[in-house]
Formats: sequence, C-alpha cells, structure tokens
Amino acid sequence: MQSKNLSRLLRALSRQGLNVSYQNGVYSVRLDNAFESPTAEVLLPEGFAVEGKALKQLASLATVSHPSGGEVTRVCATPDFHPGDAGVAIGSIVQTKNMVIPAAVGSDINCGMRLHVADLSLEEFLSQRNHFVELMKGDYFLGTRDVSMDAVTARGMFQHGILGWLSAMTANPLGSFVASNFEQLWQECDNVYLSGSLEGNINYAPPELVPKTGIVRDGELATIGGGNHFVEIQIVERVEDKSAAYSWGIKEGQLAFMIHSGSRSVGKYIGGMWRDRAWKAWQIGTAYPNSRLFPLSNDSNPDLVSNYLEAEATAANYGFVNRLLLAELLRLRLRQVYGDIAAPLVYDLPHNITLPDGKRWIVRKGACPAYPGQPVIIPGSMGSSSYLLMGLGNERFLSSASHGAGRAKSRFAMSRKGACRDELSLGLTGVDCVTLREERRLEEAPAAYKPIQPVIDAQVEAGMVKVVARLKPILTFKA
DNA sequence: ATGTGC
Repeated sequence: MQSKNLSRLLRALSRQGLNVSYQNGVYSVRLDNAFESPTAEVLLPEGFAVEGKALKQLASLATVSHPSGGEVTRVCATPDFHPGDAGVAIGSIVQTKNMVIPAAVGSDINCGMRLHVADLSLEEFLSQRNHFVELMKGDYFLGTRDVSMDAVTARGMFQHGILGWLSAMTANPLGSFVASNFEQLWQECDNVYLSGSLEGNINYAPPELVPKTGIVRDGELATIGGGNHFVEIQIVERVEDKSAAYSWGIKEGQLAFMIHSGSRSVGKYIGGMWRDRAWKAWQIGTAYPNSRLFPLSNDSNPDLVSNYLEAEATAANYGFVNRLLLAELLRLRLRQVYGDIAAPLVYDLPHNITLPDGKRWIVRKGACPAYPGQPVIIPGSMGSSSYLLMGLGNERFLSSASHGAGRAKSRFAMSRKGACRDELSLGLTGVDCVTLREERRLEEAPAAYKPIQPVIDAQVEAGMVKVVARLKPILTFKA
C-alpha cells in the first residue's frame, strides 16, 4: 500500500539516481552512482508509512565513500527504522570495505539489551512488589548503592570490558555486592556478546573516570539513562520454540528482567570526539561528503581507523559493564526480598557498534546482530510485549534484526504543550511505570511508538529471526 | 542517545 506522499518521495529519489522498487514488503533502493552498486533495502510491513527523512538518510549513508579508498558495500534497514537526529536513520545497517564511519555509530555506543529469567511466580513477586520497588528506586535513582572500584579495576573495565573488570575486581573486591557472586558473573560471560570484552584503550576514556590512584566513584555507572532506555520486570507469557527455550533455560510463567541501556555519557564523550576527528581528518581541498558522514579510510590512515575502533571499544566496554551492574543490583535485591534466586543471564547484546565482518566492517545503528542460532532480544514499547528470538543469519539484511518497535513521535512532540494527556489514548492505562520524572511517562508512552507485532512479523517473514518467546511487561523503571 | 530541548 503506497500512499501519495510515498509515490512522490520515490519519484524524487529516482531523480537523484536512487531507483526504488517495492516487492513483498521490501523497498529496494539501488544506487547507480556508488561503488559496487550497493543495494539499500528497507524492510517494511505492508501498510507501514515510510518516513521520507529516514529513507533519505539511508540513501545518503549508502553513498559514503573515501577518496583515498573505502566504500560502502551494502546498506539495509529494519522495519522499525526512523529518522535520527545525527543524520543516520535509527535502524540502519551498513557494511563497509577499507573504511569505518564514526558518525554512523554515533554517540550512543553499545546501547544494548540484557535479559535474565528467574524462577519466581508473578504472585510471589507482586506480594512484595512495593518493598522491592522502593529498594530499586534507591539503587537506580537515588544513588543508595555503591559501585565504587579502585583505579586498577576502572582500567580493567575500560581496556577489557567485563573480563577486565571481573579480573581486577576478583583480585581486589571493593564492591561488597558482587563479592558473593563472582563465580556466576564469570560463567555468564559466555552469554554476553563477545564476552562483553573488546580491546579498548584507557587513553580514550574520560579522564575524570581514570584517576591514577584511589577509588573511582562514578555516579553514572549502573544507571539506566534516558530516552527509550529502561529496566523492566516481565513475565514469560508464551514460549513459541520449545527446544530453543529449553536450551536457553526459559519456561512459561517465569519472571524475567530486561535491560535496555548503554555507555551513558562515556559513549557521548568518545563518539562526539571521533565524529569531530573524522571531520578534521578529511583532506583539505576534497569536497565534503554530501551526507556529512565523514569516513576514516584504512588505505590512507590505518592508524586512525584502529585508534577509532579502540576508542569505540572503550565506550562499548563501559556499556557492557553498565548493563551487568544494573542487572547485578536488581539480582541482589531479588535475593534480599525473595530468597535465594539464581536469576541467570539469558543473553546480552549490543545495538550501536562497529564489528568486523570478514575483511569488512558492519555498523549497526539501532539494530542488533542476528547470526544463526544466537539469541536476539527485541523490546516492545512500554506496556507492550517484548520478544526473545533466534537469529537466522540472513545475509540480505547483514545478519541483523531490529532494536525495537521504532518511534512514531519524537520525545518533544509527546511532551509539547497541547499534546494528548489522556491516559487511554496514550496507551498508558494499566502500565506500571516507576520513575522520578513524570514527563518520561508521556515521552515514552506506547502512543509514541509503532506497534511491535508487525515489526516482528516482517522480520520473521523475511527469514531474519524466529520467535522463541514473548515477554509481557509487569513494571518498568524509567530514569 | 546526552545532567536533552522548538
């Protein structure tokens, strides 16, 4: 179903040399003017309104190249894609050869998902809900928790992520809350993408977080962050793939907790710094790329490329530890309130990150890896179900999947004067949202998002993922 | 995304 506006947009893109066709829910944008004729594919469920701005951003991402060598070899987008503030549509995936694009990753480095399950019934959970919520509010919002570490441990975290943090912490356990749980945390590294441990470099971390001696009290570590980030208690409402669910330790009726968070201001610091460095590294006298997305060429400056990847990894490592600590705080409180509950990790994976793909790189911006057999976690909006899926490694979509339902309205549009305040129309009726800032409820109301089900269906039909389980929200923490 | 902001 193509609207008049869409037809107009497609004609406009065609005049710019972008040939757009539509078949079986997939828009294919072929770019005649680029290297290797990369194909930008946009996966959209039937009847979805395509946003012109997002499609234009995707098309301009596809045309990025470097005069000294380096090109885009493929671009695609997931059905939740929508315009991004920094010129890159959220839900874009780009494969590059001989270059990386710091601006395509942006500043929300290693935003990602984490899922745990617990053998605790909904009735048991709700019986102590208020007590539990008060403790979590203290930990997440009021800073009544201590995640201090010494300088050596901070170094380990930035340089080697979870494994670096854990090694240093095991040798020098400062945070009493992890002291009883090291063994489980070590084992769970197997269920974190790349063990949550990339090759970072301390020199790229924000200086205030790496004192030469003494204790690091980082007020931001183990906090949720804004926007669509959350920590949510859920119930496994339906298992669709029994054998996958069994092997991942999932059962219907279990309690689950899902975390969507990232590298906080560390990613902003590193991402912003490298967007500027890539701009400054652009050769004088060479025309700026139309997209203003400045790539770093591996042919002309391989050191700069590897330095960027190290810097990005430094922020990504912080993001992995941030999610781990958010989970560990919650698991500690579960044990305190409900008794000895294991609450094992199912999986943790990143959304916004550059990863090697053979001799090329893949940047996922608001999209997650979906390689064969791997767990994929796709959150719904507040109040709607989330999904645990299995990746199928569909190369047409660069072995990726969506990162959510996709925004329908901006945060600003939701909070502006005159915007809808009716709980029913906002979809907020019956939603249990715990936050200190009431405007979050409006900005992140279900009405701000597209429905999740068509987004999941489109990806299942395209052979990108299969559904393993559906998880229903019970209560959501929003910063 | 960000101790946001037309």
